[in-house]
Order: sequence, then C-alpha cells, then structure tokens
Amino acid sequence: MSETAGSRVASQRVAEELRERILSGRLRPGTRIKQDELAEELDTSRIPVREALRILETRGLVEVRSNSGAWVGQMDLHDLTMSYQIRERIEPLLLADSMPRLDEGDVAELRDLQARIEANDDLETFMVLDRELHWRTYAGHRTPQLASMVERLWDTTQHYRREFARLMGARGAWAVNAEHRLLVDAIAARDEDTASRVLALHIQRTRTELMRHPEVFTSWTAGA
Amino acid sequence: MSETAGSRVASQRVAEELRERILSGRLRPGTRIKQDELAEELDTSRIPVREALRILETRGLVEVRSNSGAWVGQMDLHDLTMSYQIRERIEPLLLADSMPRLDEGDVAELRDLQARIEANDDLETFMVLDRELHWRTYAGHRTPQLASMVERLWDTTQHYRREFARLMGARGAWAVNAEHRLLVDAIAARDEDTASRVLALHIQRTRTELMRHPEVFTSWTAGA
DNA sequence: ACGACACTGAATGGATACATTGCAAGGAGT
DNA sequence: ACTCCTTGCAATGTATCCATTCAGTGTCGT
Repeated sequence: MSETAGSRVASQRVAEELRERILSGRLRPGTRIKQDELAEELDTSRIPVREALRILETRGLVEVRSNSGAWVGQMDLHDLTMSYQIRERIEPLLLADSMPRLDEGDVAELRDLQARIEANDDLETFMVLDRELHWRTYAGHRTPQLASMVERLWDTTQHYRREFARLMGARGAWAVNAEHRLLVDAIAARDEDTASRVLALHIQRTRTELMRHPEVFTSWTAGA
Repeated sequence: MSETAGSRVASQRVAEELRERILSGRLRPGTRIKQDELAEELDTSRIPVREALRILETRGLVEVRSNSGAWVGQMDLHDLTMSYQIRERIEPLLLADSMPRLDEGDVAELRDLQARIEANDDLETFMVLDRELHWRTYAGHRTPQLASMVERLWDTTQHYRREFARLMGARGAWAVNAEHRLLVDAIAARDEDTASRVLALHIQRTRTELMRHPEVFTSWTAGA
C-alpha cells in the first residue's frame, strides 16, 4: 500500500497533489494559495484543503499565516546555504544508520541509477534520478524522525537545486558523477567512514558552488 | 504582542494550551487525544481542535493518524539517542550563527541564569532555567528554520529529559554546571570554536549518560 | 471450545452555512 | 493634492450537521 497516492482520505489526496505541484516546479516559491480555488479545482470543500495546508506546513513546503493565507515556502541565499550546512552534518548520520542494512540488491540498484545519471542529460530526469539514488542509500535507515528531517530539507530546497542544476548545465556533471561513484563504491565496500566523508564532501562542495551563484534567486524575487 | 498567548484565533489558543500540557508533563507520551473532549473542555468546536492537532504535529509533539486519532508523541531509546546525535551536530551550528550578535546584556543574563541554576534544586525550575539558558545563547540567530528544528528536538525529548534529570538527582549536577560555565565563558570571550566544542561535548556527554539509563522509559511503556 | 462474521457505537472525516478579519478602494475633509 | 476615515468585499476562521471508518463485542457455526 503506497498510501497517499489515491488515498481515500481527501486531505491526504489534496496534500499529495499540492506537494507534487510544488516539487515539480509548477507552483513556485512565494505563490499564494487560496483555499477556495484549490477546493473547487480538486472538487472538495475547504476543510480538507485546510488540513492539507497544515500537513504541508509540517513538511516545510507551505507557510500558513493566521487570518492571512498560505504561501508556497520561500528561501533566501542564507536559508539555502544553511540548509546545506545542516545536510552536511545530518545526512552522514542517516547514511551510517542505513548502511548496515543495505544488501547486494541495493548496491546493484545504486550502480544502475549511477549509470543512468551519467547517461542522462535531461534536467527533470536528473532531478528524479539524483534524488532516487541518494534515497536508495538511505533505504536501510531505522530512524523515520531523522529521515523526515532530511526529506524536508530536500523538499524545501528542490526549487533552488533545480535552478542551480539548470544554471550549471553539464559543467558540474563531472564532479557530481565522480562523487556518486565514490559514494557507491564506499557503500559496496561496506566502508561507513569513507561513505560518510564522501557524502559530506558532496554536499559541502555543492554548497560552495552554490554560494558563487546567487543568480539562482534573481528569477523569482517578485514571486509574491 | 506576545501572540499565541491569548490569541484571538481559537486554533492557536488550543494549540498553545495543548503544548503547555504536554511540555509540563501533565499529558504523557502515548496519551490519546480525543477531539470531542478537548473541544468541549476548551469551549470551542472540533474544527479548531483539529487545526491545533495539525499545528502540533508540525512541531513534532503530536502524532495524527487518519481515521484513527491523535496521540502525544512517543519515543524509544533509539529515537532519543538519535535526537541527541542530531543535536550534537546542529546546535553548534545554531550557536555559531547566534554568537556574533550576542551583546554584553546577553552575557550578563547568561551568567545570572547560570548562577540561578547552580543555586536551584527543584526539578521543574531546572527544566525551565536550563532551557532558558541555552535559548539565550541562541538569541542572536538569523535562521528560524534551524532554530525551529532545534526547538522541535527539545520539545519532543522534554519528557525524557525530565525523567532523566529526576533519575540523576543531584548526581549529575556538577558536570552540567561545569559545562554551562565553560560555555558561558567561551561566549563571553567571543570564542566561537571553543563554545561550539563545549556545547557538542555537553550534549554528547548527556547522551552517553542517558544510554546507561534505559529505565527512563520503563515508567510509561504502557502509556497508551 | 475456538474462530469467523456481522453488528453496533464511538470517534474521526467532510460539507454547508455563517462569523470575523483584514485589506483596498473611494470619498470627505483639510 | 494629500491624508485620513469609512465602507465594502474577499478570504480566512468557526460552528453544526451528516457520512464514513474502525474497533470492540457478541453470536453463530463448525
């Protein structure tokens, strides 16, 4: 039961639909979300919509203000670099939690994903595969609490990662692929320490690059 | 405007009241929360209660399950030690973010709090003062995102920290006080590196102690 | 005696209707 | 022409009522 997909609970359905729209980029940061509109569009009442907004607030995707309305979450450069610094520190923890329970099947899947990323040159495909690869490395975790913190960080930065990837084009691909290979190799070798360090490096290097490209934000400062 | 206290928005009022009950220990982990009861007790309808439950879910205090109900959040030993490991890694970041903007007044306040903690021997007072001291060190932060992650970790572990403190009695006081002094001194000296390390040590040492006392959980395994 | 199935009731989920808030446009006064 | 106030509208917040779900219980059948 994958749940949430065609969940019979309306609020879950609405939340899932909204999340998809935000992560896919169709709904940009800063966009106002009106309860009436969404309710009518998804053919439901405002109650499930309100629930959905709260649910997405839990996941960091939406900001709700009393007596005012809801907006798609937004970040500035400082927030974004902080997100990466947090990721640098906690994702290695999640990876270490996960690795002991990864099996040969996972490693094979990782190699496959890694190869597909190298062969690919489409932006949206990259966004999906990159995410899939990293989450596959976390598949063995036993700490939903930590996993959801990390997921939240990925979700809230999704827009900006996409813009950054678009900006870099193929330029940054080599380093990313190298890091992915090193990561997968370390996992295959059951070397937690190396894997953690590679991952931290991967995130840290991306942050450094990112800080050199504040243009990522110029396109939607007027999003409100 | 302190907001939320006597907020005119019912859902906020309910959320604030519930949070207070949970953090104070009056509502224990695992307790079922019935919408009807709360609504009647706080003299409102179920709608604001439902909103409040979602709000507290955002903060990690409540767990809501579809078509089933809401419970006060609960942890096991693994969750708790993970919370501390996460804190070890991200609180120093928050502290470093805050320190450059702490002034003499903050330092004076810290010294005062530190002295009051040493002079105190009441459990509930300790819970309040300890929390106040640490949050005072974070007062200069510019990253609400990170601060709320940390607040969430404090909130969700509040019960277990209380039980642990109760268990330790005066036994662990010396080390805590020493660490607090070292922390405040480093902050007064504007030494970010030392302060971060002392803080990480403080959290790490507490985690180590904690892992030796799984009894913290025995008292409410049957909380449901 | 044990297990499966149907029933019952309590609690949550959702829809409609009404109340309240807040913002913005327009008019009156200076 | 500018400012302040009033007024109206649009969007959010709340209440009541009805629908749905799930768990517990009791009975029937084997």
